[in-house]
Amino acid sequence: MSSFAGRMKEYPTISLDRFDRENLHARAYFLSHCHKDHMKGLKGPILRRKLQFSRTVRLYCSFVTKELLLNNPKYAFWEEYIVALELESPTQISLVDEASGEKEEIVVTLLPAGHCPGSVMFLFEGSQGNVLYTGDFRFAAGDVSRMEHLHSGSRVKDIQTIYLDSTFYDPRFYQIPTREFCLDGISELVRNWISQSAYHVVWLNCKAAYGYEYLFTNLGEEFNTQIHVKSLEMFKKMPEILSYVTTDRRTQIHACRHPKAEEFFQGSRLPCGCTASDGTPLRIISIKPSTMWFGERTRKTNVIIKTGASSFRACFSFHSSYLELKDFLSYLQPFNIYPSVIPLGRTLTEVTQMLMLMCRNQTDQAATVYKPLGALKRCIVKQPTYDSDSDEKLFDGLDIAPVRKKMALNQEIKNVKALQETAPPVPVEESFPLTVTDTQSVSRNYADCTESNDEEEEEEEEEEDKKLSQDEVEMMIKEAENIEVAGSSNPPKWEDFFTTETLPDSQNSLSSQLQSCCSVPSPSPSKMTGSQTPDLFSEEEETPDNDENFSLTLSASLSNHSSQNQDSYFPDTLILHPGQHGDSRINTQEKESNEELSASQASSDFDIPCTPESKMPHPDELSQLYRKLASGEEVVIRKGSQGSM
DNA sequence: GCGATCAGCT
DNA sequence: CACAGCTGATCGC
Repeated sequence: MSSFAGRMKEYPTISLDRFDRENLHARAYFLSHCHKDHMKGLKGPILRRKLQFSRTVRLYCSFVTKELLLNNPKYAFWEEYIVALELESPTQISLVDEASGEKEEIVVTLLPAGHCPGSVMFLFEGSQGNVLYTGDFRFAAGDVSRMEHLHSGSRVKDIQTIYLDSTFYDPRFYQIPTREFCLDGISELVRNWISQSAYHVVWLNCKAAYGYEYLFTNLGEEFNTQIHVKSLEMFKKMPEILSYVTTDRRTQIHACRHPKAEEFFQGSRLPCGCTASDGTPLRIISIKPSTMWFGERTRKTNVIIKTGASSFRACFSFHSSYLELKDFLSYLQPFNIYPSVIPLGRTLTEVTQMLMLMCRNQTDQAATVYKPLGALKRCIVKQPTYDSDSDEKLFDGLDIAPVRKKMALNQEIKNVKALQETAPPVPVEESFPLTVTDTQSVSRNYADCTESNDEEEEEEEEEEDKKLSQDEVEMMIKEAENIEVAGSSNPPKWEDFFTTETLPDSQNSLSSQLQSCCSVPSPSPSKMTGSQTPDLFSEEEETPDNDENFSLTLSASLSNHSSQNQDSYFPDTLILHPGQHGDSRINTQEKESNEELSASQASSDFDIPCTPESKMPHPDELSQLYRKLASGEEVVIRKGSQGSM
């Protein structure tokens, strides 16, 4: 969940994804996507009244976000104040102070973020430099290199600061299987179930949030059917989604919801109550999309996990993995990175420290790595980039300083490491007191802001950061080592985590052809299988290395409590084999490659446009890049595809 | 009665 | 497997 407080240090007169408290005074608003945790205050009466008296304040978002927002009556009053912007179309906006008439010009460009329908990043270009606010996003490795508006000619634009969706910026979330790969696993499971009879139905146990439409459209396309959902209203102007969803319950794939859906399912009922017309009981499996990650050292192999006799979890992520974020950041090399999310179990300090490694002047900092500890501490205090006067309260109750400002902490950790841990790690609270006493000027500018609340929150956060114990610092060191290990030897690759399956049929050759032309973005999720194919399915209790055979024997012993589950719907001998549906996949691929994609781009936002002069980085190049970044070397980019240091 | 916040649940 | 949001209890205005 985003804890971004709404304003960016560089352009403090605009607010993004937060609409309460000090954001009430913004000259312009931006909404990256239509998820509630990015809409706080958006229906507040104070803001509503302000709009009625304003002639210039507007809310900027994508067309799809506008449509989804206005579909909810609680936000309908925004209609006359929303300005929908085309994707990838730089737009100049005048930021006017209505009291003084003072004006600032800024150029904003919306970039598709791949998080949910309508989701965008905002690229701001103005007097304070280029700033990228990512909102929530999922980019695959290499996607960033195909974003035309992050380039100027053949060079990467100079990005001052990135406000980053850091949901999975943690080595625990090292890898998450690609969208296409997860979709393949889900398709496989669905196919094997619904092909058994017309009474075999699938319930996609999706949460009440936008973002699963990608799953619906792809399954709808693949099985030439529609997915049952509660309402079509919000998609009424989005034909490419609308054509794959229905309110007609007579379909084999459901994504309907009900407060007691889980109970219903245990009683062999769908959330919508649908039954077969002839009275034959439906045979239901549930598939719950969940984020599964593959840690650096954990060897997992499956994107489908069986959690009960007829229950499955399927890998599905709206956010970039650690590795994908590193790819993104190492390509753009901003000077500053602010995390907008602190992963569960992490502290701000930890995340900040890890993000430091990805900042552009990391190489300059590396020069002092081997200085003695004492001298280093003085360096910290005199960090030229540490500007305590300019601190702002960018996050709820958090004093988020620029990542660059805290690089010295990283130096200390490296230093400790260099001393081979003979000296005890420097306690963080000594070298970096995360005090907030000089950071409240912004809040105090506004009467609406409740200072007491702020201080309470800040104290809590301060307390949290002070809890960073010696043990935790050591843990951070180990993680820093992990990063360097990954760079100095061979970084783990996708294939390392998954079994390579050699298939006898034509599927393999098609796959390798698809992979060989991966420098061109696929018009829609490509159906890559074959040599990259891992086990798509597993039972929860499987042994880690139980991946030698794609066949699956499902034991009835897994049956649990429910009456439905006592009757295991998967026979023991059911074989799930990717080769059995090769033909249908080939057809799908051919059909998709011939389709125009402009329509689907409008609301799916999962297609990254092609930049003619860029190409997808080769894994070897990435590997080299990571190695250099980790060792603090200057990164020289080949063929002018990236800006200079 | 409304909104904010939190625990609990998925 | 940890995202996003609902429900219900509680509190304050």
